Formats: sequence, structure tokens, C-alpha cells
Amino acid sequence: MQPLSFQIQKKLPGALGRAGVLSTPHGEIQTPAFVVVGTKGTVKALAPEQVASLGAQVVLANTYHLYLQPGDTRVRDQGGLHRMMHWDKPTMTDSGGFQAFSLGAAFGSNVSKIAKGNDAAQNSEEVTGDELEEPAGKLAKIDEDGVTFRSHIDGSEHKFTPERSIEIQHNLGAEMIFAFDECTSAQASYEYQKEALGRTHRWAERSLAAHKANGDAAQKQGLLGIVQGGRFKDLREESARFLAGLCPPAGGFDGFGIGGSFDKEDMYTAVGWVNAILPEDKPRHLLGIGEPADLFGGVENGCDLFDCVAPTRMARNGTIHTANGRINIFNAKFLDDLGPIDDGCACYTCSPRHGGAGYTRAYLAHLFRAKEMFAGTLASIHNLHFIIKLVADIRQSILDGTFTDFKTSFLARYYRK
RNA sequence: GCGUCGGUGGCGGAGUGGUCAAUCGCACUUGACUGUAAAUCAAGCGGCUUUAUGCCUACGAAGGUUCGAAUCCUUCCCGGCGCA
Repeated sequence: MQPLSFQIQKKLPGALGRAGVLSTPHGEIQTPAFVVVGTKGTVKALAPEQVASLGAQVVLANTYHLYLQPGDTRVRDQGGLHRMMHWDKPTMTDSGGFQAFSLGAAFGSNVSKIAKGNDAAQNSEEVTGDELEEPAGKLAKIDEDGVTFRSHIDGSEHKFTPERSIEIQHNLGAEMIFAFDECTSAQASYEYQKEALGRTHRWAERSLAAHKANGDAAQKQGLLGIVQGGRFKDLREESARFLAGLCPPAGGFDGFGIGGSFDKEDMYTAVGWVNAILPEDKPRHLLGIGEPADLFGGVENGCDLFDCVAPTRMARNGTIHTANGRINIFNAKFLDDLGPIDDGCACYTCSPRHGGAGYTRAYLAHLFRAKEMFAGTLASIHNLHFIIKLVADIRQSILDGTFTDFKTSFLARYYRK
């Protein structure tokens, strides 16, 4: 009995994209879908009912964070992630592999997992390996066995191995869990990416073995293996082949994650390299990606699921998605703007009610400047609605056979200058 | 009226003879944010330009001392407090 089953409904002609349905023990997910991030067992600033009302189908929490706080056994003893946070739809947990990056190579710097322009290692002669660039004070150290973290909360030391990550994820109880991997920096050299990839593959085998060793959990939770390889075609393809090879007809991974770093310019191409190789009948989750253009590119190149902190983080920081592009609600011009946040949007924040229009830009500008908590709530509702609906609309356009037209018109409007 | 303390950039508040266009905080302006270390972070914030170890104007006002003053002296104006 497999915990996850994936049915493709319609494919995008001449491309890797598809619309489908992913069945889980907590219900179905219509794919492509945007997964809302709720790192610590809550989508920041929102009640679960609000998250559900936005059309969210899945929430992703984080292994490292919940292990530290409140502790995975406490989550288990509260009935698991669903019951603890009052979310009865599907959930996922990330393995903690991203924290190997964010608390390791990226700690104390501005490096993103997306390389832009001159960020890439080939343009930086300084970067020849992992050690040279590592910032002082970083909180994660990687070795063959796993990652040693110092808690960002109290500095205490903790070690994650593949086996430990899976055990914690079993305790948390999401129906989709991830293999423990090493998320690398976009600034890492080819040599380092190759070395890290080998490690990630060995960790994938260990994660899979640890998962299958717990027969009870393996019945209820699906394990997704994570493809790495940075922005290098040969490494990405090697990774996809390796993980696919761990999937005999009767077992193996229940789906795949595509993680790590990319060049902004050809992220979609890189995703396509991988998805051309991964088994077609299992879901593919593009980890940590959620810009509108990237969602189109990811879907077109065969991804079914996306999660990203961007909608909620940007919302809390005052950047708001509109059909005509992003706005920064802090800009002085919005202080007296009595117009809607995003004309035509149907979210709670934008919807007319009480005999009037939705909340105005001027009101949000005020709430943000006044540091009122409701600002983050209203903006998070809007941004999440925007992105969730975008992915749902992309899905519908695949079913309708209008994907290309939809993509062209949406992007032209959103990114026009 | 007498005494006393004080008047610094939008606000609060450092500075008490040179390295001061003036620490810092707030406010303001603009950016950034892609498996959340993030309701965070970064830059700017007197004027001008050839954007510079540049020029000008500035620390209540006016004079003065000094090579040099936000910093010292004198007078005036304004405010707090105390005494009448």
C-alpha cells in the first residue's frame, strides 16, 4: 500500500508539464499546486482557516525548526503536526537539508540559493571549494555522516544524520517527507557541487532505508528524494538518474524534490534536465521556488508542486503582488492611494464588503508604517491568494489547452515596466 | 526681577577648542527578500557640483578671543526650575 498515488490528467503538448491529482492519506492535491510554508507549524500571521480559505491544499513545515522547538516528540505527543496546528489537509516536512545551507554556507551573508548575474562561482575566482568562502560564525558544519548544527536559538549543538532526520519526520507525521540532503550555495564551485552531490546521494539511500525500516510510517508517509547538482547539467542529470535508480517498481521514493541552487537565467532549463529523467508517474516538487515567472517555468518543465516563503515573507515586509507587478506598500505615493491593493482580486483583503470596497492601499500603508500586526495578515492573505490562484490558473490552463497564451499574457502584464 | 540650568540637523539626544556636516536612536526616502536565522535586512538622509582627502551654509542671535569655535568670553533672545 503506497501512501501517495499520482494520476496525470493532462500533459502540456511538446513540453514536460502536466496537470494531475496527488492522493494522500489526508486528501487529494490538484497539481500543479503551490504549497504554503508554515515552518514552525504555523503559516506566519494566519489562522489555519484563513490559509484554507485561500485555496491552499498543502502546508510545509520544517524538521529542524520543529525539532528544536517544541521538539519532535512533543509534536508527536500532541497528535502530530496536523492535530497540533489544526490543519487537516495534507502536510509536508522539509528534512532540514536547507538549514545546512542557510545556517552554513549562507550564514551571515546575503547569498541566495538563486544566483543572479555575477554571483555564480565561475565569475568569482576566490571560490574554489567549501572552506575558503565559509563565513565565520556559521551554525552548520557538514561531514559525511551528517550536519552538525548550533541552534540559532540558544547555540546548543545538534547533529542531523539522514536517519535522525527521517526519525524526526516520522514523529512529526506529515504525509510527505523529504530525504535529508545538502542544499548547496550557488557560489560553490563545480568540484564542491560534485562532492556534495555524492554525499546527498549517499544520504538519499540512507534516508530511504531508514524510512522503509519503519513499516508503520512508510504506510502513511511518502518519502521524496531530492535531486541536487547546482547549475551543472551533468551533475543534475547524474542526480536524477541516481534517484530514479533507487525506485524499483515496487518501492523506492514516492516522489521527488528538486533542490539546491540555480542560475536565475536558466533555472527552468535545469529543472527540465532533471524532469526529463525522473519517472513520470511520481510527483516532483520544486523546492523553495515561488516567483511568478519561476512558477510558469517550473510547471512547463515538469514540476507539480512548489513551496516558497516569498509570498508570506514579502507580505510581512510590505511587498505586494498585483497583476501589474510588485508594489512596495511603504512607498510614499501609497499614503493617499484610496484604490484597492490589486484591482479585480477576490481575496479577503481586496474584496468589497460592508457596503464598501476592500481595504485600501492607503490603509495598508498606514498599518505597515504603524507596525500593526494586521498589516502582515492582510498582506499575507493577499500574496498567498495571488500565488495559489496563479498556480491553480496555470493548472486550469493546462487542462484547457491555453497554457501558452495564459503564460504570455500574465507575464507581459506582471513584468512590464 | 534675582539666581540657576539649558538652547545642536524633522524629533529625541551625543559632542564641550582642532581628526565635526557633527556619534546614536526614531522618523523619513528607496532597495532587497525564492525548501523562513527574516513583522527582517541594506543603502541614503544640510545644499551644490567637475561625487571629491571638493566647495558652500550650519550647532538660538550678534559680536569677540584664537592659527583654529558647536565647544571659550560678552550682550541679547527664548525655555525649564528655584526664590521673590
